[in-house]
Amino acid sequence: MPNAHDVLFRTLADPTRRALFERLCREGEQTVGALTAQSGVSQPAVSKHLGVLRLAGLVRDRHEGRQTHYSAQLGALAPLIDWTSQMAGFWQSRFDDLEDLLKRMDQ
Amino acid sequence: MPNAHDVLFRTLADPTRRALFERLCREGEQTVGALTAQSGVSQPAVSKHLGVLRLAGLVRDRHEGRQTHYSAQLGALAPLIDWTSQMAGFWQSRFDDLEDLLKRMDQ
DNA sequence: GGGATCGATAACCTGATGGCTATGATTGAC
DNA sequence: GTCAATCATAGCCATCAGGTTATCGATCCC
Repeated sequence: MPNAHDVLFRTLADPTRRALFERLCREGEQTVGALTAQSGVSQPAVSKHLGVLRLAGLVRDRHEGRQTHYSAQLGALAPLIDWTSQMAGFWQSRFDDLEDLLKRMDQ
Repeated sequence: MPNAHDVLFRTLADPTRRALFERLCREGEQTVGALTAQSGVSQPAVSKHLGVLRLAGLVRDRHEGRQTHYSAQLGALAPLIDWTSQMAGFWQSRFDDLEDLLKRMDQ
């Protein structure tokens, strides 16, 4: 059972897919057609990528007639930010431990 | 030509590999043997993962006799942090644009 | 209704990747 | 020198992921 970090990292690991997400972040809501036009891959490929992004919670879709509009859900990046600061935190606390050790050695 | 973001995301996308990195962040420098013991995969698999992490700049290796000690290089996470805040920035500026628009409509 | 457009799904193919076992290269112990 | 230990590399295999074309469902236009 993959956790939230797994899903996020794996989803963002593909360049094409990440480019789609970046574009939605930069330019806001876009239709599948608009996204396809600039993606360099076929429309079904884009649809599949958007599906993966949606499952990861990174985008929302909104249906309007024949068109589907996708938009980025920035909040979904939270676990990624958490993970990063957690890693930094571990690092820091190990550094603190070292500092403590050195202090005690100093006495 | 994959950029820094590509390499980082793809490297951290694999759960086994990310677990190795997390462990090095938490517990500091470790030998390949120690890492293998807790990884659930074979020693060659661990070595391969460590090689990938090293190519991504996420770990350093230090040779000491027969043993190889690996340690996390937290600085390598910088592009990931940059990317995340860039996405947040795009989001924010689009929000600002919207605010501007609403303000101008208000006049 | 009939045809065109838009997007999702199906079916398939291929390359990349992560795992394994086997072995090689170095170093340490005796 | 010999054997054991540690890690890296080689070679192989199975799975998966991303791409394609073909097609379907739904909507719009006439």
